[in-house]
Formats: sequence, C-alpha cells, structure tokens
Amino acid sequence: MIDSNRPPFGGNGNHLARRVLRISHVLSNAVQEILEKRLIRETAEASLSPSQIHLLKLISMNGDHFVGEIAAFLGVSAPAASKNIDKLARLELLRRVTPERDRRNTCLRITPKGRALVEEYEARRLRALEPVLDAFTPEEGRELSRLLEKFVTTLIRVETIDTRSCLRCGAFYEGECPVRGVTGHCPYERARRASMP
Amino acid sequence: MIDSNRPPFGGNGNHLARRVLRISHVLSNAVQEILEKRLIRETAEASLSPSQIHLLKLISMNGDHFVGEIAAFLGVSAPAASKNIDKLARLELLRRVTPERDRRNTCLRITPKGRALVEEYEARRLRALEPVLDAFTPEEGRELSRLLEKFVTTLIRVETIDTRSCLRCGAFYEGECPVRGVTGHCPYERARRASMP
DNA sequence: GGAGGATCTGTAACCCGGTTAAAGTTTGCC
DNA sequence: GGCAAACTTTAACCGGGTTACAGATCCTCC
Repeated sequence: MIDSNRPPFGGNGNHLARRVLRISHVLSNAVQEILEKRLIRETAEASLSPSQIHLLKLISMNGDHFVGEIAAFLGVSAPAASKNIDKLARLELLRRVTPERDRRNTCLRITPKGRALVEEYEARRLRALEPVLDAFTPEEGRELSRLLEKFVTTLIRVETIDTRSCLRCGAFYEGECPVRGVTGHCPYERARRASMP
Repeated sequence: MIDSNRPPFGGNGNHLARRVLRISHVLSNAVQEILEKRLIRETAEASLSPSQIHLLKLISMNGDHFVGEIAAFLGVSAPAASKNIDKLARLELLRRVTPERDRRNTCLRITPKGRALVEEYEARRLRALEPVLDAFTPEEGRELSRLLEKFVTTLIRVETIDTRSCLRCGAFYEGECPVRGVTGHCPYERARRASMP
C-alpha cells in the first residue's frame, strides 16, 4: 500500500529482480529434477532422456511426425533426433514408417507400448503436482497460474531475439496454450507448417 | 468469484494442475535458455556450461571451497567436478591452492578474471530480467515473487523424498534465501558443514 | 524421359560432460 | 612406523550433442 505507486523498477533497488532471478533459477531446476527427470526414471524401465519422452509425448498426442519435425521440435540437429529415434525404436516405443507419398521421409508412429508409457508419465506428473497445489487456495492457484503464464510469455516475447532457440514448449499438442501466440517463429512450428499440405 | 470456495482440487477437473504443469515446464526451459545459457554465451569468451558458471559464482560470492564441496554443490561426482575445475583453471578463471592445514584437499579460489566474469554475467541477468518485470505492476511483482517462492518451496518440501538430488539452488551464497529452510538435507550443505571447523 | 540438383534421413567421427573404478598423496590412528 | 581412511585426480567408458558426408528419393528442366 505505502509503495504501491512506485515505478515498476528502480525504487526497489533491484531487490525484487534479484529475488525473482534466484527463485526462477531454483524453480527451473526443481521442475526439471522433480517433475520430469525423476518421474521419467520412475516410469520407464530403460533410462530415457527428457528429449526422448517429449518426443514420445509429441507423437502420442499429435500423431505421426517426420524426423525433421522432431528435430525442430526438440531443438536439436537431425542426426541427434535420429539417434533418439533409434533408441526409442529399439525399445519398441515407436515405429519408423516410410510414407508412400514421399519416400525420402521417415514417419514416426507411437506404439501401444509408447502410448502407455506417455500416459503413465503424465498421470505421475499430475499426481506429483497435486499435493503441491493443495497448499494453495483456489484463488491463489488461479493467481499462480496467471502470473506464471504472464511471466513466461513476457520473458519469451521480450528476450527472444534470435529465432533459433527452441523451448521445447510443447505448445503444440495442447491446443489452448498461451505460449503459442508468442512463438510465431518457433522452429518446430515452421517445420510443421512446411510439411503440412 | 463463482467458484472461489471450491475444494483446492477436484472441482477443477485437474484443469489447473494441467495448466500449471505445462506452464512450469515452459518456464523451466525458458529460464535456462534465455536467462542462463544464452547469457553465458554472450558473457564468456570460451563456451562454459551452466555448472561451470555456478561453480565460479559460488566461490566468487562465498569464498574458497574444496573440490568435494563443489561436487556436492553441483550435484555431480568428484571426478566431474575435477574436470570442470580443470577447464576453469586453464581459462584462468580460478586457481587451485593446496591448503597447509590438510594437503589432501585442494582449495579453489576465484581469480580477478573469474570474478569479473561472474559480475558481468549477473549484471546481464539483471538487465535481461528488467524489461520483463517492467510489464508487472509493483503489486503484481510482489505477488509473482511470493507465489513463485511458495510454489517452489512447497514442491521441494513435498516431493523431495530422497536426499540425493541437488537443485543447484544456490541458496548458499545469498543469505536470506527461503529455499534454505526446506533443504536441510541438501548434499552441499552437508559437505560444507562437514568441512567447516 | 533421363540427368542433375534439391531434399530428407542416416552414418561416421568427434566433442563435452557425466559416470565408476582405481591410483596417488597425505593424514591420523594404533 | 605402518596401515587404514580421506581427498583428488586419472583412466576408461557412456550418452547425447555437433558437423561433414553418404544414400535414397523426388523434382525440374532440357
């Protein structure tokens, strides 16, 4: 109240900025460690990398994709994508299919085993987050969601100068994602548009 | 308003949880990509990894450390820490010093060049975040900070069963960090306590 | 309608950072 | 004083990334 009409920055002596920097660093690591890597280890028999599970999630939720699209989605080179696909194919979590339409391409298709793994992983993520959100009142939860979203979309909009960095945002298999509007130049979206009829 | 007295979960049909999962995933990647890796590339002449810059930051802000402490702090094995140290020593960003007290240990000490790099990096991080926070009113900024903090501390408290995962939280070179209270069993803190007199 | 360039995937060789196993020093205890 | 313990480093390996290049297929154009 006393300082509610300060300019957005400055008066705080960067205190807020330093605090947000630190917290978002910890959050970033905690999310990846607790809500992703650990749950992957618990879910998959063989050890999978986050890239590999995101790849599976993409083709599970969004249908068949070409290797080039996968590479753009993961933000890696085509050979790197190919090696990830090799591993997932060995584990029978996906299949390579050569489409008749253009036999240069290779199409990746989820297998039942792969789909089951993705579903199990997503269920575990929900279960893991549940007790965390229980600590928030409904209003707080909505406000958390709103502010997280505003923070990340602003960050991406303001700081994404180069068009090359891919955030593996997965804004694409979940229709109403707010990030989508910001990432018009996302390498995945470009690749996907290019290969769509 | 209409649903403000729902139970924390359930009524929402997991909608909030799914949304938070997705946003926190994107946030996690965006923070690492935009506020860390990219700024490291812009700051350092040679290419450094996030681990390496965190190592430098630790000994720059918190004084000399032994190799074992560094390994615990980074959450990696001692050989991995040693290799990171090799690289930073080659770049003259830190020095190895054998303390007289116990010559089995190796003490890592920041060099002026290393300190300058850390300061430049931190300044860049602040500058990068500034325009993002400018999009928030002061109240929103404080609320963002509060909710981020509550989210991450709850996540760590609720989900950290095993004592082994290190979040590179850096709760240690910044005195008043709220994460500190949650991570009593942090491997870094244990190592640090053990080697303190 | 075939030659040749473009496009897509996969292979080869390499790099970097991680791991475990084991070796090298130094210390402390009996 | 010898031997176990502690700490760091070296060695050998692994996984996932990169670039350069090879192979296959398609498209264009003469």
